[in-house]
Amino acid sequence: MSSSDSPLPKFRRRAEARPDEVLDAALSLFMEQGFARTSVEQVARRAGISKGAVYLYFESKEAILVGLVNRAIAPLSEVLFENITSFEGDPRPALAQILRLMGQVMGQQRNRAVPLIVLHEAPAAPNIAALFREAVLDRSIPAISALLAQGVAGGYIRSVDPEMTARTVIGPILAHIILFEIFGIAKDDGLQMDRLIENHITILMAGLEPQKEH
Amino acid sequence: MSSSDSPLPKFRRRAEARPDEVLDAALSLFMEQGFARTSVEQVARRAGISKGAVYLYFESKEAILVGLVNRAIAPLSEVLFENITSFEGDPRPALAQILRLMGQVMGQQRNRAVPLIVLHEAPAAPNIAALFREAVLDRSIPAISALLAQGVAGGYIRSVDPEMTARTVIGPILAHIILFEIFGIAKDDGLQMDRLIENHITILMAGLEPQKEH
DNA sequence: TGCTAATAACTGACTGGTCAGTTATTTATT
DNA sequence: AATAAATAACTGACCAGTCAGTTATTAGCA
Repeated sequence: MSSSDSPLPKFRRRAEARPDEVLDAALSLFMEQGFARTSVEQVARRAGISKGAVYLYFESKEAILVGLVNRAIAPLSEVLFENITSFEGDPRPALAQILRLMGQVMGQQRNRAVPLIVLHEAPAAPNIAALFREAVLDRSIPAISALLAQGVAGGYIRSVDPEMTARTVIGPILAHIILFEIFGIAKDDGLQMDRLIENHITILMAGLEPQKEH
Repeated sequence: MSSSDSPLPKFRRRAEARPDEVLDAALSLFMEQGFARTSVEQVARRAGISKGAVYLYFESKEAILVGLVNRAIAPLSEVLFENITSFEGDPRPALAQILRLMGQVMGQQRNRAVPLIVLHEAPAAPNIAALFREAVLDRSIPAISALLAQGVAGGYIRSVDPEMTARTVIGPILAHIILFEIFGIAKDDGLQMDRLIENHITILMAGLEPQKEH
């Protein structure tokens, strides 16, 4: 370890990349150990700075988590939800498309990480839970409910309860991820998200088939 | 506050009910604040004893949680699972029955409490997660899969993937509870477990209908 | 081009508080 | 008196957040 010829600058002035570097370090540590068991000191070390510097960019430890949630939510543009709510016609192809998209997105571990951390931290940090709920759940679930309600009204699908059916649509994905990530079920076989999605779509399409007139 | 004439004995010797009293106190506190945010001192106070006394009955704080899980699991006798795996015929009525039973059980807040605490504590305490997985998940989910596989083999239901379909069967219940308990969705309307279960059964029964020969 | 403020980036020791688990002591029971 | 049960004070470790001081970088000036 020669210390004399270190070519790396000790500081990097105008470090606008720092907050993102802190978030990267925090995400990897939170994924490994969870939020509560990770200290700010650890985050700082992994980001290559001191603990004090973290507090130059984030007000508190919780603010780091808020930053992570916001960064993860950003790409989920309004476009997706807006398009769904204005949909007309048989909702089943749209549902299948949404499910395949969800499968693709949640098939990536990095996309599962933040929701899982939020899930764990929600009871201890209600404002984090509220943030996630308002930004993700309160937009996506009503959109699916509306899509289903429109399908029922138009007679395209069986006369189901739209709100509860939204749970039947998304529930299996949530369950699959939790069983895999939290309880380690089928860890050897991998997540097999595609296998789940296609099977689920098969059952759902048939289950929503409009009833014969009796 | 006269302290001289207290007729209550300060100690209650030979308290064989103590472990259960500690578990009761711990459960109510864990439900209110979560495991991590509850101190052993608080558990002791609510149980009406001192902190030191808790350690006469439980080796560690985690041992209290293990005790809670075991106490919650005990009533889930083998009978349920054994009966399912040996079932022959159309699995759909059996599935509906299982779902209605799950709905009844998980409709009670006290039955949701321990699983939710485990869900929250699983990442920090892998042995708790493993205990719950082995005692509950590894017995119930394969039982449902076997029931479905038997139904497929006998031509009673559509030719689905039994393991993945098990997620479609139980996923919505899990999702509903999590959305309600952790993210507080539909808190005003109550849990409405029956409404979910009946709607889910409708879709599931139709979705598993055997395909027409083509 | 050098030299000298000025300032932005950063450090690490420190504080105050919490809490799991231990132990010396006290109290009740037989 | 002997013993079991329970207490309360204590220990050691951890950690979020603070702050006085240090170092790198830039700007102004000669």
